[in-house]
Amino acid sequence: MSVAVAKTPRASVREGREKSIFDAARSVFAEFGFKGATTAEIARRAGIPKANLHYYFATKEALYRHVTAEVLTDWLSAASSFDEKDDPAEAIAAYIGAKMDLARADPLGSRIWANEILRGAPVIGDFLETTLANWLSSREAIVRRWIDQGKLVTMEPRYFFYMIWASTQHYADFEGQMMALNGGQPLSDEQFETAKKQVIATLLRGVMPQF
Amino acid sequence: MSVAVAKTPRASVREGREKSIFDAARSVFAEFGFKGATTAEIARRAGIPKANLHYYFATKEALYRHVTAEVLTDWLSAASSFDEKDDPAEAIAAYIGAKMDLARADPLGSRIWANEILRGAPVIGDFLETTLANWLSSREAIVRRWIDQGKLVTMEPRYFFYMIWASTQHYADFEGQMMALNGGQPLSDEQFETAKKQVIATLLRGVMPQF
DNA sequence: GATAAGTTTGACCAATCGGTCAATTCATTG
DNA sequence: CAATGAATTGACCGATTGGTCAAACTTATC
Repeated sequence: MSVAVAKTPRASVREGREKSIFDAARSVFAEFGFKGATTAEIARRAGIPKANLHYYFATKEALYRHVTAEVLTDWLSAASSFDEKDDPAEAIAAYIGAKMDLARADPLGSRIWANEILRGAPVIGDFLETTLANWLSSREAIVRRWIDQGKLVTMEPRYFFYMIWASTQHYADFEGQMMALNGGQPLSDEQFETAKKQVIATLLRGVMPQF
Repeated sequence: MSVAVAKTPRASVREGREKSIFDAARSVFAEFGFKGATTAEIARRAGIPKANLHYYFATKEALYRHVTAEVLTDWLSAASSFDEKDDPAEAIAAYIGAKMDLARADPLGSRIWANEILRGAPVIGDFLETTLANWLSSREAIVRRWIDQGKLVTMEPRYFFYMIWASTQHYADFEGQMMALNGGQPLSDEQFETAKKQVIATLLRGVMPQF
């Protein structure tokens, strides 16, 4: 098996085109949702004729499914950071940090997710009911154990996860609103770091007994 | 001036039609955003021919502006509950409670707002930059005073408000996701009350020094 | 360098889009 | 009950939608 084989011009052109279509699709789906997105606008942002887009992705829905699949993968990747620590404070802080970083690094992914939920999750519904539901159940069990051990205050773990998701994804989904409230400027790296620390501090403080 | 004058059949028919169109428009805009919404679907949900819809609202955008105006009014109405108490814990709890109740009573309004932000707030942008920015500034000043008085932990008030908005509106915008994670069932009244209490408790605990 | 395979694109299609309009129905008023 | 104005609606408009197709073009292979 060859490693890092030099791509033929053909293959790399294909790769580049698919990438540029994919990126353009992400931005359009994030902004307008599936229904509001048009293949013409995606092609325009990708800088190619519409017919060329349909050569690489047969239908708008096929393209959308590719995009959402990646979003779900990224979500799960960030979720894994919850499991890397045994201490509740560390696990929660790591998870919130990872979710904040994801919202900052890839706001479009979060917005695609949000749009999908807003229209009733016709495409990722299965994922929510199976993979996500299972993830939540098992992490609820972990949090419940911590509560029983007196390491966290009494609470319903599920609603705590909702707060984490809401508070972190807000920085992606409502970036436009934050910009409007920040003198038209996007949050600087310093502002974002402050926000991130504060979200972690407030949520930790909200559920840790020793404070 | 007559009070509660009996409406003529004509006037009340007009009122009823406008209301049913308005409600249908709310649900379609909430689900698909402005771009994804179609006047045909709005008319279908209102149970009238499309031409009749255009008799009452000349354009899709005019209808959308009517809908958003109401959303902003409701937002400000809930916001006023922050000012009714002098004690920080009471003010914050009242505000979170009001925002939770609004998300529960009118999830569509929150979703219309979310869709508007996702596409860059072309219609409510002015509101965000003026009315909302002013509201936030003045309440930041109040929170800062409480911090100086040692009634709240040191923090950046703005990011705390973002957490409140995120955590509460999440119950409207992501209702579909919560349903999928709740065995396909919407949150019961009891579940919602538990969630509401927990959001208040966690956020209060997160910023109150005495805990 | 000829042939085949992969890629690009303008032109085009039926369906749907937001919106118009004239004809009709309806309720109100003198 | 005649006349007036408000309300209703099917038919229709040009523009846009997602998608197709054949012809042209580019790269790889023998």
